[in-house]
Amino acid sequence: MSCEPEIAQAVRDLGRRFTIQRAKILSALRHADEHQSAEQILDRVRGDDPLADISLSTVYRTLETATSLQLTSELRGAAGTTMYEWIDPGTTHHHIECTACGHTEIVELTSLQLAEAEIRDRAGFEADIRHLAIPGLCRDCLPAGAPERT
Amino acid sequence: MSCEPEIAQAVRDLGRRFTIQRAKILSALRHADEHQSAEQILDRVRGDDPLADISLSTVYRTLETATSLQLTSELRGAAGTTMYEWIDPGTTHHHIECTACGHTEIVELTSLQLAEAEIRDRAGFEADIRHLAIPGLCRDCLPAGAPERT
DNA sequence: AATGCTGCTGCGAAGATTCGCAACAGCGAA
DNA sequence: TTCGCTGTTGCGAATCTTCGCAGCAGCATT
Repeated sequence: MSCEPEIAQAVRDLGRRFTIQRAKILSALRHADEHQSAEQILDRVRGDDPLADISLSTVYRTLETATSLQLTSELRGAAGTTMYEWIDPGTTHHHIECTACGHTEIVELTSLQLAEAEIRDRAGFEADIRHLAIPGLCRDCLPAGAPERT
Repeated sequence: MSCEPEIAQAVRDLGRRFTIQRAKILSALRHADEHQSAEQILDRVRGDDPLADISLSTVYRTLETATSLQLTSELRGAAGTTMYEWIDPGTTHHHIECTACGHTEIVELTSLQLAEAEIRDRAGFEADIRHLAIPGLCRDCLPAGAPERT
């Protein structure tokens, strides 16, 4: 729970109320070293403080809110489970996920900077491509004989 | 049902069995003029042929398969519903979705070509960014006073 | 410190999606 | 054309995620 103040600040800065539930949920996710599902986060919260009884709905809602505030990002895992991760401001990495086998890798793509600018120009959106999930086919799943279908 | 042969071909070419269910499901999606949810597709199938009784599970499984074969693409709608669309080979367009309000727009981004190459080089993945969904904040949802947090 | 407006939370229910299993049906081989 | 192997389908159950509502609790104001 060491970073509550920072989280509190971030949440409040963005015009939302800071609650104990949000503190615990976001703190748990922040200290996790990999993507977490809503359920896993709930387990972590309970592990830290067994008295804390937070509802799973609240976990989902908090993560939804935090994602819209760009404090966290969600990615849909291969199984039908949404995974969440804390975003360290200033960091960038991209997830490539094989649509065939579900294997994922993390890389940092510099060329996406351009896309961000292009989106701003064309649509007026402030795209958040710092943690984008990109579908594709991994080496192993590429159809052997038919490398393209354009 | 006019394009069954083509769909049959595509499915078989990719090493899967061609079934009546797949024909109807993919055909329904192909002829829809916008994104469809699994349920909407099922309705369409039943509309075309009330005798067809296809299970919703099959719709989901067919779309999962078709997506892994890059015949279709899925995008997670603002509500908790996954939407599917038919991919016309050779076409490209990108969805930008506001993580705050759910508003989406379609644009074609040329700069993503570079990303595709970069991904190939760095990870050996054959990324499919022809119909990528990109999260971001739309004009209306951009925090007024704090345009960046890098 | 007390008050009021609203955003949040918990709970249970509803909706969406995935899974497990037995029966069925493509499609290649005989 | 028949046979057999195995990928597919339907169905129901299990999971995951979202929703609606009434009560609670931030936080700005007094």
